[in-house]
Formats: sequence, C-alpha cells, structure tokens
Amino acid sequence: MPAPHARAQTDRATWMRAASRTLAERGPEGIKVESLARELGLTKGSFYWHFKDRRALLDALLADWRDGRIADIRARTEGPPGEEAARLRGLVAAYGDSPNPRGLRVELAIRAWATQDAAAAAAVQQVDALRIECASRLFEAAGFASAEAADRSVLLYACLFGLGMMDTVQRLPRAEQTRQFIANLITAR
Amino acid sequence: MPAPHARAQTDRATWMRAASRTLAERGPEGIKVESLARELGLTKGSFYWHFKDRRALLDALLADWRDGRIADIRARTEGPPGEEAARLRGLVAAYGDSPNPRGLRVELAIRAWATQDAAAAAAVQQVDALRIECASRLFEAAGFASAEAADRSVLLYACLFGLGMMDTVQRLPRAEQTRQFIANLITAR
DNA sequence: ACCTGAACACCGTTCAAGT
DNA sequence: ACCTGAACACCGTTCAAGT
Repeated sequence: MPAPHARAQTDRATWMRAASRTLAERGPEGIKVESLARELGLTKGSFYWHFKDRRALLDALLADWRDGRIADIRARTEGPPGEEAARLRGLVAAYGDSPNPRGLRVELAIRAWATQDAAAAAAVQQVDALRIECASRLFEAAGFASAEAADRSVLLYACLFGLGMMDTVQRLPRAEQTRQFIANLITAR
Repeated sequence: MPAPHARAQTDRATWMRAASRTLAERGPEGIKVESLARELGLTKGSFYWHFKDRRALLDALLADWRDGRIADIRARTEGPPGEEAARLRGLVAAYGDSPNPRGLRVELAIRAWATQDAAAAAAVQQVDALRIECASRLFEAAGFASAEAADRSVLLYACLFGLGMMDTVQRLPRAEQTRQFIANLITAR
C-alpha cells in the first residue's frame, strides 16, 4: 500500500481512537463531532471527509468492538484439548479482576445503548451468542450435560454484567468473599 | 390546599410524566426540553417556570424513581412473620416475569446513566443497599447464615439485572428452563 | 486527497413582556 | 401564577472553496 492510503487510514483511526476513549468515559451520547474536532485541533468539516456522518462513526466503533470481543473470546476459550479446566477457571476469574476498567465500562455503555439502538443490539447479540457457545464447550469438558452447560454459561455472563452494574457491591467489605461464593456456585458439582 | 397550588402541582407533574415516558423509551439523553414542549403543546419558556433547568427535571425523576423502588421493596419483603418463604419465592420469580417491561427498561437506563452521573449513582446505591438488606432477611428466615444470605441477595440481583441486559437469552428456546435453573441455584439447599 | 470557513437547523437557557 | 416570543450559545450537517 502506498503512503496516501496509509495516511488516510491513520487519520480515520485518529478520530476513532478519540471517539473510543469518549465512549468509555461518557457513553455514546458523549461522542460529539464538535468536541472531538476541538480535542484533535481540527474542524468539523474534516470529520465529514472521513465519515459520512456521526452515525457512521458510531457504527465503525460497534464493528471494532464486536471484532475485538470475538477475537478475545476465541483466545480465551480455544486451544489444545486437556486444558479446558484451566481456561474455565480463567474465564470465571475474569469477572473478579479489575473493578470497573475500560473494557467493562465500554461493555456496559454498549449494552445500555443496545436497548435503544438496533445496530448496537445486533453487535451485542453476536458477541453474546459466541460467548455462550464457547463457555458451554468448557462446561461440557468439565462434565456438565449440554443443557446445563448452556444454563451455566448464561449464569456466568449474567453475573459478570450484573455485578458490573452494581457498584454498591464492589464497595462492600465482603465483596471478595461474595465474588468467591458466586464463582463457586457457577462451577459447582 | 387551594386550587392554585393543586394546579401548579398538576402542571409540573405533566412535565414529569412526559419525561418519565421518554426515560423508559429513549434513556436520559432522549429527554429534551424542546421535544417535551412540542409534545405537550407548550413553549420551552413554560418549562423554565416549573423547573430551574433540565438537570432539575432529571433530579426530580431520580428522586421519584428512588422513592418508588423503596416503597416497592418494602411492600414485597416486609409483612407478618411466617410468610418469609412465600415472599422470597415472589422475589425470585419477579425476574422471570415480563421480558422487558417499562420497569426493567427504566432500571437499566438509570443504571447505565449511573456510570457517568453522580446523582443517578447515589439513587442506585440507596436502592441497591435496601434491596440487599431486605432480601438478606428473607434468606436468613429461610435458614441461611447472615453472610451467605447477603451473598445470595447479591447473586439474586446480579442475575436479575444481568439477564435483563442479555436480550439474547430471552430469545433462546430454553429461556424458561434456564431461568428456572438459575432460580433454583439462587435458593438451593 | 484532505481540510477550512461559513452557513443553517436543532436544542438549552434567559428574560422581558404578556395575561 | 403561569406562559409566550425573541434572543443567544452549542452542535450536526452541508458545501463551496482552498492547498
């Protein structure tokens, strides 16, 4: 690829990076063309060279998020057979990590957005379906029948997102024990 | 109370009702003074007679939501001793009801909003604390030690909200069985 | 190819003026 | 007491014009 194309990609990516930061910090409604332009030292007109409109930027963010989540799920759950137990432990432990980091904030922002936006709902749906499918395989490898493996996968992700939105819990003195109790219940028997 | 005061309350309540409907349908960012005025056949100037600014309307909505939730929690969990088991069953069953009704939509909208807004976060925090406290009492009456009763209360609400944001799950063929499986796990033993 | 600058519509807020 | 109408700032979008 020659230089002009590379440069175009870079500048588009610059808008995307700034928007992605704002998505994590303020949600989709916080993404304003004028604010981004000010932040980047450019004019709003410049934005409309790279994107058809504000909506196109949001759609590009959704596609990036979806692709990133899909790659992450595959990386966490696929691999050589015989290590399923360790991968399942890793998956369950993931929701104890990092009380509200960028990833979870973006996740909750997109999930809230999905209740009002069809494109966001579609992205969430694709990601959730793959998550449940991949987690189910690990539960099956741990000895659960396929129906119960699917149920436990749903439980795992419901707890992950549910706890994520209950900030209260993170501040309770017994937060760590509660997380441990729930993790045990998810994988028990 | 004389007529003038009653009328003032009514008109303020008219703005609140319209805003509350919008909160459920489009989230807090969808609440626009101009749109509400158009909808009600009034001017924006009229709005500023009843409310200091848009923020005051949002704060009033939050206070109403918080008070309503607190009343609802008390109604569901308090009462004559001896009926704790039935009340616990009612609470757990509540999250199987109504796939995404107005109440759950408002709940998720406010909870998403709470990640970026201190007043919304405070309202959510107060409601969550009371919910966990009241649910814990029911679990204790069912025979769980107080620490485990608290853990199970957190689990209950995490599942309630987590499943609420996973629309995918509601559309799976086994949705009903999955809900039942999770309900059993929450109250098991 | 990439960007600026000016224009316009939409919405939050204010305020003088009406009833 | 309650509302209107006009004004202004802010942001999404367009577009002719620049380099």
